[in-house]
Amino acid sequence: MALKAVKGFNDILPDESRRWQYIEQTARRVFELNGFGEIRVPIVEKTELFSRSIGDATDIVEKEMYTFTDKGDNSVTLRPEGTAGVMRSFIENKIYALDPIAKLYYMGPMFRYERPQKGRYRQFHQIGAEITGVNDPLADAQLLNMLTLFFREISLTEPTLQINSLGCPECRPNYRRALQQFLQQRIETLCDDCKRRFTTNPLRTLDCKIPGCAEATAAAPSVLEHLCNECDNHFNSVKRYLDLSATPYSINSRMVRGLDYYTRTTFEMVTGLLGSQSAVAAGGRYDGLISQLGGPSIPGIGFAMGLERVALLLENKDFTSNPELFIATIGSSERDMAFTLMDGLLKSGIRVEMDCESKSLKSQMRRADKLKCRFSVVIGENEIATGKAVFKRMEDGLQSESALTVDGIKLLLGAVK
RNA sequence: GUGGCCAUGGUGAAGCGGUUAACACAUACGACUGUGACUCGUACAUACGAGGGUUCAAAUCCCUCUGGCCACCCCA
Repeated sequence: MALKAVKGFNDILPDESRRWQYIEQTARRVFELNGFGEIRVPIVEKTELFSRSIGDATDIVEKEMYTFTDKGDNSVTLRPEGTAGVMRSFIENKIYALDPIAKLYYMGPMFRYERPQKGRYRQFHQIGAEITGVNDPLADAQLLNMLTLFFREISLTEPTLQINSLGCPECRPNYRRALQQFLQQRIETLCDDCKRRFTTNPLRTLDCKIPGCAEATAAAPSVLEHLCNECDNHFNSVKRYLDLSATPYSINSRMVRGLDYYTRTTFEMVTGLLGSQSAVAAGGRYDGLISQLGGPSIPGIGFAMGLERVALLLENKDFTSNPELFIATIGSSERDMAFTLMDGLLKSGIRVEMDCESKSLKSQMRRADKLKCRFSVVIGENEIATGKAVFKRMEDGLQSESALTVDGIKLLLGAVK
């Protein structure tokens, strides 16, 4: 039996790949416009980096990482997300020494051992961006504007922005306590998972989809009412900046995060078009992360988006491009001429195809049609003798004569456009 | 990790115990001698996800495995 790819690991074939390139190119353009520079970090990191940043008790670290011991007896892990590695590099290369304000973006594969589903694979790809060194809510708003601009630039209106604030280490415990008090009275109506979450991570009960839990937590206190003054001001400023730039958003006070490092502003770009994979991009502030990883006390904020999910939203868009000219030949000596001509045209940036196998004229024309070439030309004895040929516009059969030279053909292709 | 549905050629699929495994599209070549698209002809699964079993006989029934999709979970 023929070998197959590993479950959850996919091949990206040329048609799909064009879609990806479009997304990547647009991201690069929009991010560079906003002053971000690309950082390329390794795919493998020490396991400890992820357990320290993402959080020991999170699902990602507990059961989804591709962790193994290398031949030097080190525990290493295929990165399950991008921020940790970028921040490790930020600290290790002392990027902050030059300027604590760094604007970095990255793109590449991530790995999580999950049950594959549409829009969710074991090797998946993220494009992310981070801003370090700015506490001010202006940074939050700038990042959100950039994300919004990106989706506008790829002509998608579907994912919409939701924002929330999770508070800081000062005020979050208060909220946690208040929420637990609230849940205490209805703990019996909660599902088993939520009973467990009650102690481990009470905030998670808020987005449980079991009807009983949704009902029980419907009147739960909101994080936003428990923010300390600083966090409250911060969140209000973020909203004000978003209003100033007319960036559309809605507030979702029940939005929670799966990674432990988030503080204050959190956000998601959500869509209803991908079933249960509703988050297309997500992120937030992580003011404690850099120091937690042994770096200086520098704040940060960032997001990551799922390339597969964005690509899914772009599925009906066509990214194919067609050759300008197909050169068909009659005899073998004519192929020399055709080959030289093709070479010359390619060197001037014109997309040309010719037949490689000396097939019948009919097959060659069929191929020209199949490849959706804009023009075709037949080179035979007569053409060689006169140095001219008839070019046929495939769409309507219109014929025009031109010299069989690179310049002549360029002129023709330009003129008939 | 849990549950449900599914698995026939390049693609969409019919077949539900004995068939040359239908049909359509796609593909290749030709009819049309130096011109595609339309039309017509010919070719194209020893093969029904893999491995076992039941049977005189299996793509069709049973078991196991693998993969896909959907929901949960989790998350981008």
